[in-house]
Amino acid sequence: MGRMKVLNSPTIRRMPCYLHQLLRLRLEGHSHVSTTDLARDMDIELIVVRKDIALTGATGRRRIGYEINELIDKIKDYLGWSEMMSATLLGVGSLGSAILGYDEFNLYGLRIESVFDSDAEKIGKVIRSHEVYDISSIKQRLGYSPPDIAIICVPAANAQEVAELLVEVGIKFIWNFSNITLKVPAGVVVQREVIAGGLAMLAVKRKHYKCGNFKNIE
Amino acid sequence: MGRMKVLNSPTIRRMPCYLHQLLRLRLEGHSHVSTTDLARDMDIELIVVRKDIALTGATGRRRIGYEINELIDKIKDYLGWSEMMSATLLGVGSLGSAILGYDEFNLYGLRIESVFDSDAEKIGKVIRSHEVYDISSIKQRLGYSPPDIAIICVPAANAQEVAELLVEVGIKFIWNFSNITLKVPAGVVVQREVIAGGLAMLAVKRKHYKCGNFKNIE
DNA sequence: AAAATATTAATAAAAAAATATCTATTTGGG
DNA sequence: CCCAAATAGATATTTTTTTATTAATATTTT
Repeated sequence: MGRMKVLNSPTIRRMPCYLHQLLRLRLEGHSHVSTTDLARDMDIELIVVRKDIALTGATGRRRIGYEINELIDKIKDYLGWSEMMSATLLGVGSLGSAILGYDEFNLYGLRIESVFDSDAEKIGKVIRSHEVYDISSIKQRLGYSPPDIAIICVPAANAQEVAELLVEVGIKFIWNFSNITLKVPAGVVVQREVIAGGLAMLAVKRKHYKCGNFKNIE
Repeated sequence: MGRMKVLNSPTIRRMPCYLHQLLRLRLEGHSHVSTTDLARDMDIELIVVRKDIALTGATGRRRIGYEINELIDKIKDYLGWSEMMSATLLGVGSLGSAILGYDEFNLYGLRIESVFDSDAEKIGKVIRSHEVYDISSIKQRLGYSPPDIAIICVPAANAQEVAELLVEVGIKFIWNFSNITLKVPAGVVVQREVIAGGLAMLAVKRKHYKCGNFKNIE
């Protein structure tokens, strides 16, 4: 058995894709799915799918595949999405409100419970059924029992000060969409989302394509 | 010399971060930077920074570091961002308009030249200084000379049909923000952006944190 | 001018992830 | 009931990515 492997980044990042596909299959009335089908439908190598699913601890039946409901539960367990995570959102610009409007987060165990901004134009308004609070009231509003995670969607120029407020409030997990490296004390975990990363991948693939080097594409 | 390593995904995804930091340093008036400083400021392991930068072909001076301008150019070359990429955006919902409003893409060599949607409410309107065209006019508008890449921000239910339109128009590179696996012919490259992937990472780290297993966090 | 130091750069090792191979077993069809 | 096909599951190999070590060298300090 050996030491169980627990944190495999590429696998973890693929998990939401499996989850999404499984939810869709369930909605379509399927009860079971084989890794063969998943691999084909999702355009992921069969062996990768097998390995990923094995990590969740789900067991399948030969010639039948995996029970979709069980697999969904196993993946959610693996990701820690079985129980709800509470969240606060900082900054309701265009990206912030896009995230606020992303219904699927509910399926992923994320519940955005409060929304803050510093723009007087926005404070007090209701955006996507969330009242926007003044960022300066954050300590008073969240200090007594901070949410599980915070989502930073403020402009780069304000992100560090917002992060410091969050630390003061007692938040330990920050999902950072701003384009800077946040300085936080030890014990606070920041997950930085670099949207441009995907563009970089696409651009490099395109560059190689243009150079006639197909070998390394995809 | 051996075969030059060309496509290293994690490195490519880190490149925009370096670029961002370098642009900031330049704006602050710096002319040189050492990997030591970059590593500290960006919270990336020193050796990772060194390896990444070595891949771009930039050369630095001992005790001085790298010339920022040269390093920026080298990174842009490496990513194929030296010359502009033209793009079309499909779907101006909240995510689509967030992307449309993301000024920094200009720095990354991306120019969104046209915007399409199928919602009659949006067609003809001007969103972030882009007129929204009817998706059904895409072939007529782009067919004669398709842009370099397409950015799909339509709901999952419409993503596949939009992708098929894009293929017809002759687009070869698709940046897919919809949450499904697109089926495209060989020769068309799809880069799928899974926003929930970052949430998955954060959730898993949190799960381990709660279990007192700090070893695998960051 | 010599010594100390910060830094690049090259090489080597380890760890992580992807890929390949093989085996065993269940199921459906004959 | 037996056979063949499909597929889970285990093991092994290769590739990729990260981390460590060492050497060289330009700059600063003494």
